[in-house]
Amino acid sequence: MTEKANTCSSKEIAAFQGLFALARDGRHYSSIKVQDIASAAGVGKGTLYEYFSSKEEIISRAVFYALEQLLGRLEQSMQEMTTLRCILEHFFDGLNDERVLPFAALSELIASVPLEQRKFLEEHSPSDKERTYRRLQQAEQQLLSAGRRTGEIDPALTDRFCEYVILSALFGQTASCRISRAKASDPAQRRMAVEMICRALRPRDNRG
Amino acid sequence: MTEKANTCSSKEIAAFQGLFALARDGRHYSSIKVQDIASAAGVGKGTLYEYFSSKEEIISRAVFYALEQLLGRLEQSMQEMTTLRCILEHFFDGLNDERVLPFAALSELIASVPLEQRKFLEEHSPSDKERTYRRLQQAEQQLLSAGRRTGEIDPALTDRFCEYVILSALFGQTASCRISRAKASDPAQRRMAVEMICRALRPRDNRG
Amino acid sequence: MTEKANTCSSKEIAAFQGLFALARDGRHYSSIKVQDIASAAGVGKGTLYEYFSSKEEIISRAVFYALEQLLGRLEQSMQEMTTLRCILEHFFDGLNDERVLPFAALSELIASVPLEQRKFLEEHSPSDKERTYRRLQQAEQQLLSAGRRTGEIDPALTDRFCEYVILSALFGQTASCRISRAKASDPAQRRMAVEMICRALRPRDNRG
Amino acid sequence: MTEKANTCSSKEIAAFQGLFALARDGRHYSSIKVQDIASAAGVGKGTLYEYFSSKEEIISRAVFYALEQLLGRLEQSMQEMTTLRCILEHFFDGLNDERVLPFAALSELIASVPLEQRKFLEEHSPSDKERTYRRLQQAEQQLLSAGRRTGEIDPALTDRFCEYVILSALFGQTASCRISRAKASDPAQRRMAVEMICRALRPRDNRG
DNA sequence: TATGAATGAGGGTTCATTCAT
DNA sequence: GATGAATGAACCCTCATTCAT
Repeated sequence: MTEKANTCSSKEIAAFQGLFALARDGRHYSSIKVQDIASAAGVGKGTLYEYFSSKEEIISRAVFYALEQLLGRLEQSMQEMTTLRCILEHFFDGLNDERVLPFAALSELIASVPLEQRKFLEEHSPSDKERTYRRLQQAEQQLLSAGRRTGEIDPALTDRFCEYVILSALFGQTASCRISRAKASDPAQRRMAVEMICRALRPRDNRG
Repeated sequence: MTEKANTCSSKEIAAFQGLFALARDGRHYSSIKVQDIASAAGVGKGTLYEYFSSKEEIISRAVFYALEQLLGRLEQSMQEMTTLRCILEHFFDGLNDERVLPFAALSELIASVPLEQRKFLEEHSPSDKERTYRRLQQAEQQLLSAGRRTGEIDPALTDRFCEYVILSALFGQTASCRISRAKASDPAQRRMAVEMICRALRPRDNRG
Repeated sequence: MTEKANTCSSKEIAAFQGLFALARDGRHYSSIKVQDIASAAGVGKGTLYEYFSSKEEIISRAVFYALEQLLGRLEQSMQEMTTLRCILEHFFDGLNDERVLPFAALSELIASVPLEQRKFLEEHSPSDKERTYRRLQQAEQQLLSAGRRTGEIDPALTDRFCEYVILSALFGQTASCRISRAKASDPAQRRMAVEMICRALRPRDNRG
Repeated sequence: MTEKANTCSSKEIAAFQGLFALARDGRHYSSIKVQDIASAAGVGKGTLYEYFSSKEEIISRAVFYALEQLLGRLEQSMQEMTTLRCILEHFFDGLNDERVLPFAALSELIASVPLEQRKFLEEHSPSDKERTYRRLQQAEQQLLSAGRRTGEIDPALTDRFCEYVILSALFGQTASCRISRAKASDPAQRRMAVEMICRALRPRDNRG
């Protein structure tokens, strides 16, 4: 399609995966050195600078890359499933495959990228950013439509509140893992996230 | 009073408040320098090292300090209120007073403290940590008891799930603000947090 | 007087002298590391950055500092002496004292500072630059006046040509040392410079 | 011809010319990257290493190449002209053709090559060096002979002083351009160089 | 006690050099 | 032979920490 601009060279993807692996191991942005990323990606430190202009850009691009991966996963879930709960379950189950969807890594990364940095992230490739955000909002709308169609979402709830619940579930998961020391890859964690979303959004007399 | 260990000198509190002010301004842990904390606290850089052994300790102690403040606030809310919703509303409303309860700052700080660092945080004053965690769990138990007593919490829900929901609400708030660019101090944000918790925990036929 | 702005802290002067020492040893700008300057100045590397914002600034400021020193020396020579030859001899003799007048170092430095860099040098503190340049031109005018008054300078010669001769003598000295491997501190070198200037500028029937 | 050792492959000459072009643009040695030379020469970066063992060698050989070119030019001038002034004028005029005789570039290069480097330059191909230096001295002797024969050079002057004057004129030109921001290719600059040499070397009663 | 000038270990980045294609 | 992607040593600069005042 026209999304070709989003394709990354194999070296870039190696860098992203290396970064995700580090993030998955609980390494924090501020403690990740360029040398670490290079080692994790299996390339020389200098090689990274052939593909990225700075450490900052590596992180920024990796965040967007992961987000795109996640969106792809979510869109696929929405094509195959019809109910909100099934979509979410399918989506979260897919997060198991760390190679494809390093969600914990993304969440960790986004949490760890300083605010000041995010400015750069936004300025860096505004068109990429815009495209991703649009895709994100479309997916959200589609998800809420599905939930409302099946009666899983209380019609009285605003889009904003629904969004708030979903984001809290996604990122709260990371927080929860931190406090209670559970592994983000623990299926129980993901089940709780789905459950929380469904319960919080369900109509008052929801029986399901 | 065996809690004496918890009292802090005015200089220490100045350091904490300075750090909270920085965190509230959106400054990220990794971009906060010791000089920044000293300036924000209105003391010399060297003075900080009279009270703390390292930057790491400043952050760690500040996190615990903020947590203790929050717990005090929550305990107070639970004494004055009876229903889960009222307790939460009272608690979250108190978060307005940034001087007393820099919640956004805490959330931001905890999110920004690297995992590796948290090890230090745990090893540093294990007794302090234990005491705070015990107090945290007591408060949680008390909160859930209140909710179950009033029928606001579905009896079928496990403690673990309830905790998950509350943590997601607390920390998801930060995430939500980041994504949707809302201000954490926005009352609407806090209302949504309370609403989400209540809806997610309510029994299936909950009418309130 | 009002020239107070030009005073430098002792650490700054130490840095300049360290740099001059390195330049005097024949070290070239591009091979001088910040660590070298720090070592030569007898301070820590980090200390330099308390007084200068970059290596670039160290060099720039050092060049101007040396230029000011030289100008002071020249102005003094012009007060004490009357004939062009005597002024030049007195001036060049003073260049012996490397601590006070590191001329070879200046010449070497100016030669070694890349053109691109000189842009910075000019943009950095334009007022300092302007003041120094004005002082330089005044000294030149005074020198030429002296030479013309005493008949040592051919009245037919333009200011521009006179300037060209003097600059060639000053900087050619460095070049000459490089090619013939003489030491810049060799008195014979300085005698030749004076001789060359006087001969090139003298009237056609000059007998002196 | 026993001078066969001096012939360079087309790729080598391309590298030299590329370097000269960069130097002519005012680029300084320390800011010229191997990639720049390769680009300016129109070859791949790796290709340079087929013909030179290091960046250092490229510079060294280029300096000698330019020197040889200049010497050829000077020898030709001495064959066609008889008076010192005519030789110099003819010689300097030829410097206009930047392709053949990039004098400004040479001067700039020699000035910019660090002393440490010059050691390498001397050790690198001692035989080449010796041959060039001998040729240089022969040319100098021939030039001085011409000047003395025509009475343009004061018989009292030593060879060393004459050499000093000529070198100062050559390299002072570069210095002069730097200070007064004139272009080295400006004919006025070259006229002043000839004038300075002739005036400085002329006998006391010289009328020409 | 309070300070900030001094420090140097460590990080991000550059670029000369290599080598598989 | 010609190339440029990959490399890592080495540099400039930052900033947590120390210590003389």
